[in-house]
Amino acid sequence: MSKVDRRILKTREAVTSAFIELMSEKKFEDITIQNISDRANMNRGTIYLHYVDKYDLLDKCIAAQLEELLEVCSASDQEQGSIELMDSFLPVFQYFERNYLFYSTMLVNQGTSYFHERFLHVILQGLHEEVKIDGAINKGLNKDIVIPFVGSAFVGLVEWWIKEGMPFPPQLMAEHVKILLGRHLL
Amino acid sequence: MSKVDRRILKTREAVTSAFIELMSEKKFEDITIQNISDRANMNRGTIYLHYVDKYDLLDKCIAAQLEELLEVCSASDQEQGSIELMDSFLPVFQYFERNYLFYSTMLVNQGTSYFHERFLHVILQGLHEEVKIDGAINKGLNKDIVIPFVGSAFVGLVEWWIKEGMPFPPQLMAEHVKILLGRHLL
DNA sequence: AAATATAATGAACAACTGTTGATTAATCAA
DNA sequence: TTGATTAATCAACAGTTGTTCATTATATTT
Repeated sequence: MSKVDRRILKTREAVTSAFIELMSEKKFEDITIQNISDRANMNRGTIYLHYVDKYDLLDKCIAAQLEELLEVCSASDQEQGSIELMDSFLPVFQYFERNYLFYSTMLVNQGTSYFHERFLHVILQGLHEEVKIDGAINKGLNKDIVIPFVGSAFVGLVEWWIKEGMPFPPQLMAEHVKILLGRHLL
Repeated sequence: MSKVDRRILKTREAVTSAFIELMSEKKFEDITIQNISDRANMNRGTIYLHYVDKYDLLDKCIAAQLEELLEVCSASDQEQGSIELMDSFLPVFQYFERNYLFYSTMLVNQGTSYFHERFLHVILQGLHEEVKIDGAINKGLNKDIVIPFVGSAFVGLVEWWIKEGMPFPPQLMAEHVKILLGRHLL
């Protein structure tokens, strides 16, 4: 695990912040690599040294931000001795509320699909340990079918909430999710 | 409501079939308008007379196909005197099974997001009449929160099913959806 | 069948893309 | 501090994009 060259960090920082700036000024489809390199004061070709294209840049921006979410979750897991899944939703909604500016600007047009894929993947992994088929609720059902159903529900609700401008407070959202998801777990 | 010029229909037919052909041969991101116009034997500029760009073309292809789904649903609704929502899922899965080739080729990369948005919109509209708050199940819950939760669950499950190559028969899928959705309706 | 309307063509345009190879400059390790 | 490493720059490239305008071809209407 060797140290990363400072120039690389500096370049990526400049690119992403220039990109996020531009995202708040115009539509994603209208942003060009040219624009970004101009704003970041660097050669256009340099961006291609780090990102395949602007879609890759968008994807990596969202992925990097979502890693923060994972840290938030694992931190709140450690606080409570045993993992109480149903109570861990409030921190998630609070996290998105704190980072509203970022996600609301990134979740437009193409942005949605990259967020969706990344976020859903994280949720589906977590659900594999939570969905029980031998319990009373899901007896006779196929776990492979229940998981994408439940996972998509949660991810879709969060997407809706962000896109609508967070019309309800995190507490209310968390309470609803606790009830709605509770109908499929245990 | 005047008749549509035959040239328009001919052009759109040629463009979309050339596009669908190319989609089965290479990745969406590698397909150019040039490619499509070459394959369709027409001037490149002609395509821009009908579509904004290749994303718009992809979107319109999926939207046109999804209209067929709506016809299928409304047809099965008319058969049964009263609309029995819970039994109308089988035709949906059967429809996607019939059109597997189309959807599996279109639901790659960018395709997912256009399918997702269109399909979700249709489902959400339908759910407004089905989700009851005054019933026993959802008492005290907010309808605006329940609907995107339930709708995303269904859409996400269908997406998963198509992308995984339809690993289960429509019957099994419909039965599961009947149970899983039933936990939130009535 | 002729007149009218309009869709498709072809050519040209500036701008952006993604890639290359040679050069310069910054960073790291000894 | 020096030398080796490697990131960033610069210029050039062919190819694509989206747009335009005059021209040609094809439908529709009367």
